[in-house]
Amino acid sequence: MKTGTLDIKKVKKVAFILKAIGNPLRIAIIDVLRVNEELAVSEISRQLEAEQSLVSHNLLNMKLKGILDSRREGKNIFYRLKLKEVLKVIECMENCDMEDL
Amino acid sequence: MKTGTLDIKKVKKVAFILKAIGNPLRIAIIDVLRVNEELAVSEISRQLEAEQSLVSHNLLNMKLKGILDSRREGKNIFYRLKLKEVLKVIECMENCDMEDL
DNA sequence: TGAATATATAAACATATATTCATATGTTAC
DNA sequence: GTAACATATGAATATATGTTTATATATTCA
Repeated sequence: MKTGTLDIKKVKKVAFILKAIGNPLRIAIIDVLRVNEELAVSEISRQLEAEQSLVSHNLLNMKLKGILDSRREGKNIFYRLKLKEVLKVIECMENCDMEDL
Repeated sequence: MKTGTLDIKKVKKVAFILKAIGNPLRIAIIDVLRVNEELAVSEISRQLEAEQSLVSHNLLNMKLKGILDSRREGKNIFYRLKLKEVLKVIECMENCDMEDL
């Protein structure tokens, strides 16, 4: 594959990130971390009413990709947004009118 | 699943669109359509050095989702960006420093 | 009509992703 | 030490996605 104005590395990087956050639960996680700065897994799980394990999988997934960061404090592990740009991305998309499929 | 500040519909919509464009070839397609306004399938295929069929699949995919639009002119079918917001999304992501995986 | 061109479609396949469940690990308090 | 809690991990599974190949459809032009 060739590319146009963006070089191939940038194309891949952009695709990588968008794919990484392109999932309802992960968008919701990012959204609660927009408001709360830092949250424990159990707290995210509780707020989103999603299984602990599922939340954990997705948190680790995004951490691995550099989107989130975490630190332990006692029994809890607190996650926070690392790649703040994803907030802008979500804001960009919030108000566009799509024919709902 | 519950959600935070965004309602569940918006969360799903945002995820839907980001997932839809989160692929290197599709980012590259959007990128050439940023510069060219309107392009035939064969021209996109040629510029990106990607198989006609693969390009066609991805164009139709994005058209179905409301991201692109197309019109026929003789033997050619010209595609164009419909959901311009995706350009902003890509721009948002262009310059963030990710630890490359 | 038939040849040439452009695009779409469908089948087949490999690979990736989302989700659940059960279990392991790490931490605190007793 | 053990109990209780928080989180991670791994297996298993269903489903979705990306890609190729071959073929069908539409259009133009001779």
